Amino acid sequence: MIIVIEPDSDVPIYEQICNQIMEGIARGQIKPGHSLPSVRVFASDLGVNMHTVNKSYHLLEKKGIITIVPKSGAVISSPQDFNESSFNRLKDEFKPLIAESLVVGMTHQQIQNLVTSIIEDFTKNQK
Amino acid sequence: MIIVIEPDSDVPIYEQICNQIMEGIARGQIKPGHSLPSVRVFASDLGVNMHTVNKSYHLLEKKGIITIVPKSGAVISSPQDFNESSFNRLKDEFKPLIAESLVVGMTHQQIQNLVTSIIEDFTKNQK
DNA sequence: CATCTGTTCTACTTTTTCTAGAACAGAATG
DNA sequence: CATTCTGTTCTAGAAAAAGTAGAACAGATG
Repeated sequence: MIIVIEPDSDVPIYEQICNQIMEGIARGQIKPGHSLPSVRVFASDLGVNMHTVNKSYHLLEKKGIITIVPKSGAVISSPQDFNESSFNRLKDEFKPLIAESLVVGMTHQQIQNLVTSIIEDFTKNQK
Repeated sequence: MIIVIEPDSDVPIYEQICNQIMEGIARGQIKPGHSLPSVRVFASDLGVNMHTVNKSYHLLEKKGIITIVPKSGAVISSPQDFNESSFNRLKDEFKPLIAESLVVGMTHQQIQNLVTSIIEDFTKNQK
């Protein structure tokens, strides 16, 4: 899995790392049970600070996506069969995006098509 | 239309304003052609600084949602029949959210249902 | 035992966010 | 035409967030 950091992005580095790891899992490039690199090794690979990677890992843990074993490492969790708090958080994050889509003139169908195309992009070539 | 600012939110105030205006348009509470309050009046109503509201308005303008007439005011634009740059920006913003949804264990269908429920919430009671 | 791990701590820089006040010039209004 | 309102621009500062840096600790691992 290739992770690319854009230092000049308006998206914070720790979020970029978090997003790209989630994308890697969604694409099947990383699977539940697999371990993530240590914060030191990963930070060195990406050319960022250890604490920045650490922040990404804890964000992923908060989202319920990885489990951090203290003094050991980070492991990809199995998909939860519906965690309600995750669902509510996601709903709140989808809301402004969907409002913007509607306001910009997209129809319900066009939004659904966009969502489908993104999902299909993630799930094709599933490893 | 009622706008509520949560000062302790992790969402910046200028984004909260922007989001809630978009939601108001999506719900039909504000319509294309209508004017937004002046930055001074709005800021005073919300208890925030004029420059913060100004930043929200310029963000809305960048998104193509309002037109700012210099020295005059801000007017809700008509929905564009598909602005490609808006579409690409939205696609990039949907991506990490959908990745997270998949990783957390939602199915394609469940994601579509979530999107539909949000859209229906916006479009019901359309004024 | 030596190494690697996440954790915690302090410390500092940079950027972003938010507020504040002043001044300007065009638009709108009576 | 004069007053008021408008967004714009400028400087300025405070507060928070983001990122880097280095050190030290203790459990896990080999």
